[in-house]
Amino acid sequence: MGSESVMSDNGSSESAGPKPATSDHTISSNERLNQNVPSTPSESLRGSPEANEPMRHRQSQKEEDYLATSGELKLELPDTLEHEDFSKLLEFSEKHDDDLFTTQEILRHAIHEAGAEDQSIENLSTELRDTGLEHNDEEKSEINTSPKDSQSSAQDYGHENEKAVSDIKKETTSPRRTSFEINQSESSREQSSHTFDDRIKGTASVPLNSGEESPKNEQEPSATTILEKGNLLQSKRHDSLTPVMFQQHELLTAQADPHRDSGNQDNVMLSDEQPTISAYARLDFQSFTFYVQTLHVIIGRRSENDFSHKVDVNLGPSKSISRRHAQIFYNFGTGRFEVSVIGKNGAFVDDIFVERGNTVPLKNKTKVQIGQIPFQFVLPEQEKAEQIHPAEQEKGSSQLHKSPDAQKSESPVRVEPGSSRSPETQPVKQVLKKQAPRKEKKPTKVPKKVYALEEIPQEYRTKPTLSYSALLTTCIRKYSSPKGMTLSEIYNGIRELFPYYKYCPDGWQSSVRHNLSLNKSFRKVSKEGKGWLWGLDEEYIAERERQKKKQAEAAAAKAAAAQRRLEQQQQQRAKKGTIPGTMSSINGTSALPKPNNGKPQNISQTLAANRAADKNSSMDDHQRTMKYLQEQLVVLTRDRKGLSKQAIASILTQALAMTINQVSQAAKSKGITGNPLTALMDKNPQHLNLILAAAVNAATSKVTNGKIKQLVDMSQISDITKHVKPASAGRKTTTSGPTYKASSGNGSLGPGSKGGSSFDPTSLSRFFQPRQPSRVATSPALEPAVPQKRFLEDNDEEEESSDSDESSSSEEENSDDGDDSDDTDDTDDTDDTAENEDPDDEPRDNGTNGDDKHDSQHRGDVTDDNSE
DNA sequence: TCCGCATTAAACATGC
DNA sequence: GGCATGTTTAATGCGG
Repeated sequence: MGSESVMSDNGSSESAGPKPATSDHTISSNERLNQNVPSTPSESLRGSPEANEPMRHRQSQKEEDYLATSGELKLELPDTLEHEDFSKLLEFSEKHDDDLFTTQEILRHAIHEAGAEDQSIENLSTELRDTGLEHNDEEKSEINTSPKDSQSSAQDYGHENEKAVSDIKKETTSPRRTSFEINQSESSREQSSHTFDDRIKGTASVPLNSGEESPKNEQEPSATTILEKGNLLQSKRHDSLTPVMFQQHELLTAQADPHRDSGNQDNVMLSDEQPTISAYARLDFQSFTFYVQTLHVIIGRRSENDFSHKVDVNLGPSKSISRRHAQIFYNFGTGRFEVSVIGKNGAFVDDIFVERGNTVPLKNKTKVQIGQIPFQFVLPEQEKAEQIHPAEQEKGSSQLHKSPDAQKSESPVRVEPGSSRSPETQPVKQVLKKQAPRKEKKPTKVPKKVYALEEIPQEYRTKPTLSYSALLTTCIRKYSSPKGMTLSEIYNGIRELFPYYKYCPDGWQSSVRHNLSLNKSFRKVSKEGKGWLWGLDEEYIAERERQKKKQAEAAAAKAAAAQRRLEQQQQQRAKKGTIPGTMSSINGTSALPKPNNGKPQNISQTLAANRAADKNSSMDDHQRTMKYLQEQLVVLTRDRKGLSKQAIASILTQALAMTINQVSQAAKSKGITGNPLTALMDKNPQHLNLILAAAVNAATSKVTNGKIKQLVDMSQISDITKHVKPASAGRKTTTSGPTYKASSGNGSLGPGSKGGSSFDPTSLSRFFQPRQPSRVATSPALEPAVPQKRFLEDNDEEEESSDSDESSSSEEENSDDGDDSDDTDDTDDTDDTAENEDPDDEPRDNGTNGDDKHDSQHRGDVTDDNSE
């Protein structure tokens, strides 16, 4: 049966529309509902193999409801029914109801139903024969009987109406008698097929089971019959209920034709391109093939737009065919497929007429003719073994064997190729047991599901801006035990931290491995199995951090020197009122490492210094922002609702990652570079708080599997956010205490707008002006100077871009901070350390977790510095 | 333009 | 043999 993955991954499966596929694992009943493949006898008995079609679905639902309410069918089937379960089911059936699946029961019920129906029809038609409304009345009568759709007749005989059943038994102890009576009652009715009339006489005494050992009759229907049927089918091709859809060569286009697709709701479409077809048997018609994918198939007539009854195989509108003319079903008692003739005109089985009400076994290649339409019942394994019709094998049977997936199907159709065992005498469960070893033999990996864009939550559609090393560092910091993490654990950790990787195509794992191997930040801790347990090389990271710190310090010093120089220049300008450039070239050289001739150098140096200063301040911003986020998170999650430390840690981490991702992406989508988080925090901390809160709730819902949807009461955000001032409040922004009211007016994110579990990232855009300098907050030491410099020296695109790099590093720090929040005690600690961000403070270790990106960034700084 | 880094992909080896 | 894991190499793009 097709798993979700298979169905979506397999292009051919998708293109072929609703049809069964196979995989190595069972699927839920819901999935099966959509995939047409019977997994259980009862389910198979329930209806036809169609799926993904509203009507069929409704019908199935109706049947399920009926079965559920009937109280008789008490088999509680698991969602996935393994072979053992199947066997148990059979045992159950045999044990408690010996006759549950006997031919006679089915037959009696069918006859009873058909008899009642026809009786009703007869009565009505007798009354209205002259009015010409017989057809309509028939429809009415069928509509009336539709609640007890005959398609579920196999279950129906277990229906609560036992009295009716016993009555049936009394009345139909002899099928022939019943049949006879019915025929008698109908004898007055006009027979639409004289051919049948003729043959009835000659075959009335034929033993019902004579066909069981009858020689195969390869007689083909007459050319005229074929032609007629072909024309019929052809003419009905675009009708809603024609069997033409089973033509394999048309299957590829079937789905592309909505009209046709919707019209063939009772038919299964299968194609040559389809890798596997799960079916119990096949009905080879002249111009199409029907795959018997359920254990009960209704064959009959259905006129256009007549949806009043269900027909699995529609034989066209010919009145010589009853609406439910025959049913093919698997008889668990005899262990074979049988055909029960319900239609008043009977049918030919291997050229022997079978009266209505009779049931005959179906062997491989048993020929059946209903009305003018012949078909052949084909058991795939038989066909395969006998190698009689290679063409047919190619068409159908081979498909049943050629894919390894097919071997894993729960369908009992697949028998070892070449098996001499006759399915007619082979219990289904034996068949099932037989295929079990194959399943173990060739387990195929289910390819990863490829998600459509719309399947991916909005927030997980974009790749995190973190580098792989940052990703790995974060992941390992968060999830690793002292022993380290296995590769798969790292994969899972990354997926957990950044759900983008749940949805994106594979390939990133290779990069992860590459990073683990190449990046010295990671080391093998210990060996486990065939792989290693990976951990962080904290020494290396710390060393790198120290270097970065040094570089940052050096850059800051340079920036400070440059700033001093600038100030001096300005002072001198102010004093002397002379041309700045001239004076600077003369006087402003003290702070320059390489005093040189001229203004260009000065400007260049100033730029470099500014960059360095900006970097420094940017790092400071990141720390500040992260600190603020930490604080907010701690406050927001004060009420932990009984969640474990671990859960809270997970929530905090995820919420942090979500927030960073969302804000970054929102800014990115608007073409904003720089550090949007800091900008948002400085500009509108209330909004940031709301984003955080929403993220916390989303993460909570995710971590708790929906048990707790809201950890944070969005309506209380204003109160909560008052507890923690933005780290920037004392520095630059003049925000006087974030309140919800303030934020609600600013953004689309309101407490009620998104239910606290999601938010609209686009609402963030208003906080980011395109190309707006992102350094809203700068290092206090440089605070008065840097912005001035920026404006003085025009907009430096390089600065912008370098800042955008910083945003990624900030996210890493973010994640690391989130990691800190792993331990709630730590989070409390962060409360203590949240305040007073001294701009001159060196970056904390925990805020400067090393990664290559940092390296590169700082390396860039170094090169800048060196270039000076 | 060059260089270095990050990313990605591929080939290959190894072990389960 | 299939698969996961790990290593190595190369190509490519980007930013400094």
